[in-house]
Amino acid sequence: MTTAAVDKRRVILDAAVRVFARQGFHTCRVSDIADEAGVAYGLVYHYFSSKEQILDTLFLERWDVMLAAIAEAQSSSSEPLAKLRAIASFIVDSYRHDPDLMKVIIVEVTRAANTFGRTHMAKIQEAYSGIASIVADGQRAGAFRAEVDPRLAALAFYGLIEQVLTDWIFESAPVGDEELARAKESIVDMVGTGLEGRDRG
Amino acid sequence: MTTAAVDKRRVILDAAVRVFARQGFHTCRVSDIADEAGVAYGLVYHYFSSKEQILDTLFLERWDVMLAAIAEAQSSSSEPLAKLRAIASFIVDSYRHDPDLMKVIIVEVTRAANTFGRTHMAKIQEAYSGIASIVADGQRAGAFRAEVDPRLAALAFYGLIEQVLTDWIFESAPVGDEELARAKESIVDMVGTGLEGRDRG
Amino acid sequence: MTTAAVDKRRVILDAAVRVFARQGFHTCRVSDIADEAGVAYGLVYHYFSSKEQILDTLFLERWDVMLAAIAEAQSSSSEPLAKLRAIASFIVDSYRHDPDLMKVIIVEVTRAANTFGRTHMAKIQEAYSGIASIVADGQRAGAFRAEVDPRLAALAFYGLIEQVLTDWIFESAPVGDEELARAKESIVDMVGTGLEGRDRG
Amino acid sequence: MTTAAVDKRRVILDAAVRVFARQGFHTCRVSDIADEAGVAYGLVYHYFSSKEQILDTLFLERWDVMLAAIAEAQSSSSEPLAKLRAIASFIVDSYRHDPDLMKVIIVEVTRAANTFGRTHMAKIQEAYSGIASIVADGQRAGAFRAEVDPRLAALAFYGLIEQVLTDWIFESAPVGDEELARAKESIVDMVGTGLEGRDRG
DNA sequence: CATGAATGAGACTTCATTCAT
DNA sequence: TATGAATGAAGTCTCATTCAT
Repeated sequence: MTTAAVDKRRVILDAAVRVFARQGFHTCRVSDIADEAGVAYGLVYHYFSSKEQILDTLFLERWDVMLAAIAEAQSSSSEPLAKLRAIASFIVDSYRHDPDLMKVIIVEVTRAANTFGRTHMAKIQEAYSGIASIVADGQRAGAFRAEVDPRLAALAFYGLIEQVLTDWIFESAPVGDEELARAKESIVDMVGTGLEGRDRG
Repeated sequence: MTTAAVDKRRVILDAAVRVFARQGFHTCRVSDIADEAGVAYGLVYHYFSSKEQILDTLFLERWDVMLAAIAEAQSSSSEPLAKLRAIASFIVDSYRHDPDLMKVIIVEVTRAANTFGRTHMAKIQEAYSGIASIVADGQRAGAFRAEVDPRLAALAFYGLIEQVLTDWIFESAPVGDEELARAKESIVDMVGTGLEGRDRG
Repeated sequence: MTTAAVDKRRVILDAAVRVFARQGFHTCRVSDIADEAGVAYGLVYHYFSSKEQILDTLFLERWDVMLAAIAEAQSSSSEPLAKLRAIASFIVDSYRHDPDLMKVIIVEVTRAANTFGRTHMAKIQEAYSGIASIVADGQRAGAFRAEVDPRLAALAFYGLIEQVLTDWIFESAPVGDEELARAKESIVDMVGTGLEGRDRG
Repeated sequence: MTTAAVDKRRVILDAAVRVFARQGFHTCRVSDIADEAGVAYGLVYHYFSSKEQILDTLFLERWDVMLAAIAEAQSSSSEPLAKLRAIASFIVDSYRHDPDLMKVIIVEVTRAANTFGRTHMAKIQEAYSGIASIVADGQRAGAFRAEVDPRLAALAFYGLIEQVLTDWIFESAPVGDEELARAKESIVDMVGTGLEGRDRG
C-alpha cells in the first residue's frame, strides 16, 4: 500500500524541498508545491495537515539522521578531533547530496529561530549537547584545552559549519570532491587549532 | 522639523523593533506596529513605503555602525587578535544595549538569507570582507597561521558570534557585565587558539 | 441480500443520526458519518448519492410513520381531543424512543425551513392538513369551537409540541415515564382548554 | 463619523438581512453580502469579525427590542391576556415591518437551535421566562387556570406564533392590515380559550 | 461490496496599501 | 501631519464526490 509504483507522499515531500529552496517557505504557496509535484491541490492536505507540517516532516526526517550521526561519532573510539571531523564530514556530505534540503533546513528551520526553530528548539539543542559532550570527553582525555566551555565550543563548531554552508548556498558552492574534502579539513583545522594555533601565555 | 516634539518616524521605528522581535516580521501586521507606536496605521505609510522598508531601515541604520566599527578596528594599530576582540566586543555590546534590535537583525535579516538577506547580501558580505582583511593582515604580520583561508576564518569568527547571540536570544542571556566580558574573551580565545591550541605536526 | 450479516446501509443511517444530532448536518463531514459507522467513506456513496440524501432518507422514513399515525388517529372512532392526544402521544413516544432522530428531524428538516424544509414542504404540510382535518371534524361534531381556524389550530398544536421537544432537546428532557405522561396531558390540556379555559363573553 | 452620509456598517447589515433571507446563512457567501451591499469584500471584515458575527448582531439588535416589548407588557397594568395580545401584536408587527429580518431570526437563530440558537440560548430563554412570568401573574390574579405550567404555556404561546410566522414565510403571508389583525386575535384566542374552550370535568 | 487515494472548486479570512478627509 | 475607512488580491484549508483497485 505504501510501496505503490509512486509514493505520492514522497513525491510531495521532494517537491516541497525544491519549492521551499527556490521560493522560501513564507513566500511559496501550497499550490506551488502541488504543481511542482504534479498532483492536485487537495492531495497535499490528504497527506499533511498544513504547509507547516510539511516543513516539520522534512526537518525531522533529516535531523534524526543527523543526531544519529552525532551519536555515532560520540560513541566511536576515534580521537576527539576525529569525532568532530566525522560530524563535519557528515554535514558537508549531506549538503553535497541534497543542497536544496540542507538549504531549507538551515534557512527555514535552524536559523529561523523565531518561527520553526522555536518549535524544534529541543531537537536542535540535542545536536549541540551531543557535540558539547564530545568536547567535554576530549577535555577529560587531555586532547582539548580545559579552559574552553564545551557548550561554547559546540556553538562555535556548529555555527562555523552552518555559516560556511550558508555561504555556499548563497554565493557559490565548491563543486569538486577534492574541494569539499579541503573544506572539511579547513573547518576542523580552524576549530582545532584556531588562528594563532598555540597556547597563549 | 525634527524638534523635541517627538519624532514620530523614530517612534514607529522603535515600535517596529519591539514588534518584530516579539512576533517576527512575517507574522506581524503593519497595524501591530502602529498600535505599538500609538499612531494610526496610515501614518506608517507616511514615513515608510512598506513594511519591508521599515526592516530595511532598521537593518541599515545598525549595520552601517557595525561596518564602521569593523573599519575602525581594521585601521587601528592594535594587534590582529585585539582587532577581532574589538569587533566581538562591539557586537556583544550592541546586543547588551538593544537585544531586541539585534534579535531582529540576526533573525530577520542576517540569517534569513532567503528573503532580506538576499537584498542586503552585499552589505553583509562587506562585513565578512572587513574581517577577512584583518585576518589576512594578521597572517602577513605573522600573528596568524598562514594556512587558514581568511574568508573561512571570517565566516568562522562571525558565525561563532552570531551563534552565541542566537543562543542568548532563545535560551538565556548572560546578565552581568562580568559575565559578558567573559563571554567576549571566550569567543576570542576560541577563534584565536582553538580547541587543541597548538600547531599540529 | 439483507441477511443478518448486518445491513451496512442501516449501520450508516444509524451512524448518521448520531453524527447529525451531535454536530449538525452542515457542520459534519461525510467522513464523520463513515467513521461513526466504522466503514470507509467511499461506501457511503455506494448506498447514498449524497450527504443530503442521507438526511432525506432519515426524514422520510420517520415522517411516513408519523403521517400514518396521524391518519390512524384521524380514522379512529375516538373523541376529537383523544385523536389529538394520540398524535401528541405518538410524537412524544418517538422522542422517547430515539431522541437523536427526533432532534435531527426537527432541527435539520422541520425547522430548517430554508434548506431541507423547502424540499420536504409538501410532506410536512400533509401532517398539518391531517391535524387540521381532525380539528374540522371535531368542529362539525360540536366538540371544538367553530370560530377557530382549523389550520391555525393545527399549526398551534404541532408548533406547541415541537417547541416543547426543542426545549427538551436543548435544556433537559423529562426522564421518567410518568413525567412524560404528564407532559403529554399538559400539551393536550393546553390545546384543548387554553389558559382561561372558558367561553368568553 | 458614524453619522456620515451613508453608514456602511448599516448598509452591510441590511444587505446581510436580504441575503440571509434569500439564500440562507450557510448557503450564502460573504462576497454575496458585499455584492448586495455594493462594497468591497474586505469592508465586511472591517466592521465584522466573521459572517457569524453579522448574524449575531442582527439577532441581538432585534431580540433586545423584543425583550423590551415583553418587559413592557409584563409591567403594564393590562389584563393578563391583553399582555399576551400585546406581545403577539409586537411580533406580528415586526414581521409586517421587516419580513426578511424576522425570517432570518426565526430560521437561522431561534429555530436553528443547534448552531446559533446554542449561542443565544440564554437570550432566547429570557423571552420564554418573561412570557412565563406573565402567565404566572395571570394565574395568581385568577385570570388563568392554575393547573397549567407557566413555562409550558410560554412555550405554547411562543411556539404557536413562530409556527404561524414560519407558515407565512414559506407559504403565503396575509397582506392586509385587517387580515393581520384577525391573525393576532386568532392566536390570542387559541392560547386563551383553546379548542374546546371550557373547563373539563 | 469495500477502500481510500485523488480531485478541485470554492469558502473564509487576512492584510498591505491607498486615499479622501 | 494624521486618521482609519475602503479596497481587493491572495492565501490557506475544507470537503463532497469520483474512481481505480
